[in-house]
Amino acid sequence: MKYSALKGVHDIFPPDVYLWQDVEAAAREVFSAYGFQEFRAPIIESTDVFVRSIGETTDIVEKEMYTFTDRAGRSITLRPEGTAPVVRSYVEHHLYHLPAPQKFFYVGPMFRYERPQAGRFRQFHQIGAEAFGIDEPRIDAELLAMLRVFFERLGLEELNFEINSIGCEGCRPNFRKALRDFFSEKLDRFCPDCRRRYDQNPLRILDCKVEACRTLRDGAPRVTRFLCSACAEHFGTFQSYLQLLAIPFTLNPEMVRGLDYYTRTTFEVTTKHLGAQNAVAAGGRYDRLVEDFGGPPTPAIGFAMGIERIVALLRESGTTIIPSPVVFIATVGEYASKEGLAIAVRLRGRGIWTELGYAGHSLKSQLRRADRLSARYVLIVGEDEMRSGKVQWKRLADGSHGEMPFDEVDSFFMARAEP
RNA sequence: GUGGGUGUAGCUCAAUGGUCAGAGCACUGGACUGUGGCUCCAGGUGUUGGGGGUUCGAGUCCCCUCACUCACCCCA
Repeated sequence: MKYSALKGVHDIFPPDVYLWQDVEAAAREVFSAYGFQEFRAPIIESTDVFVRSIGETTDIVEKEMYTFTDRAGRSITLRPEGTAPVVRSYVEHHLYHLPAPQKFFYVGPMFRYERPQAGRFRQFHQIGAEAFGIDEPRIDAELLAMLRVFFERLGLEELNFEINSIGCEGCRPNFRKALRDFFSEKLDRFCPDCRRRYDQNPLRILDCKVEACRTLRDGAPRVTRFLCSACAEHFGTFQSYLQLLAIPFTLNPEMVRGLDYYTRTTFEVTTKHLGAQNAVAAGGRYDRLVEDFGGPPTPAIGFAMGIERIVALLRESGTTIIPSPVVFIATVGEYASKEGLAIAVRLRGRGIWTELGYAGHSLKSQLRRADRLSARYVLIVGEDEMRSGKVQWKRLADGSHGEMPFDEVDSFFMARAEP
């Protein structure tokens, strides 16, 4: 084979593509009801947009970005995530002048140069949502409510909502210091990665999956105890809203996000059904980011979902979506097959999905194909019908059948196009 | 970047180092001259991922390589 898709990227075609469409349609429906409007940002940005927001020492920036130099010598990066471009655009177009809150959602591909595995690809697709201008924790709860409705609409169950607060610029240094103090004396027993994390970002040690590190961090300080009073109150109110809305959640004080711009509320939607990559959606507050991009102080919160992972869950739950034609026209003889083509083009012009049998194949094989396609009706146009001026129709589900004059075909199916 | 697993027909998979590499699904035709699903019969398709080696003989054993895949790492 001469050509194949690049490592970590995938072609998407039926029947999977129908699951994709369903996921995207569910997001548009549900998010619209919550007042989120679609936002289409470019797929390429200045490399700086990502380096400064995601964080210079994060894995994404250090070793996962698709970065290249364009013909004018600029450093360009294919977006590895969706929030930074939206924030860049929000600031660039002064959208903060519009009445708050501004709520946006986006759908599209992201790119990270990683070793592919289950649920992890080099080109993957996210649906994200961002809400600007609201500090109140009510919006945090609304986002989770929206996520819950979205997953219900798709029929997905057994999802866990995990929440945490990682505090603000004010209270996080205290926590970081407390962590270092706690880990310092037994640092040599941690894995090499954790020893590196100790210097760079000790919060990440909490997220290590190595068993030894898990036990070593028993009794480690909890971030929630180091929140300043404002952050603590914010987090408490957030939880009370979740209770009010009857959204079940679990507190996960060890949940640490991989992007540096997060503040206060963070959350993840996880599943047990996806192997190692168990997060289907994740997000949090980034109250400083708009300012970092040169805008006015603007609190904000958002999340992103992985479409591939959601589709994988749908597939695993046995969900299949296979659309089928309304009409299948089987013809016998050359004269009739021309008439069949004319009827098909007319019905299609009215928006009715119509398939044609292969001219020259036996009637039996044409009907068999109609059955395989799960066509709702078959029209039979043969030499007898051409003589009598009437076509036969048959409904495959129950075998009922009849005949009608040629000129009644359109109205017959217009009346029956909906299931 | 590091480890493990797997590569055989369009798809899912068989084949102790030994004849011409086989099944099921799918596709077409027929049994049933123009009426689907069920059943039966018939029809053809392979650089066994690629390259090298061992052997009288390799899909099978060894080496290299490529691809896919799972996990670590990281994350959606």
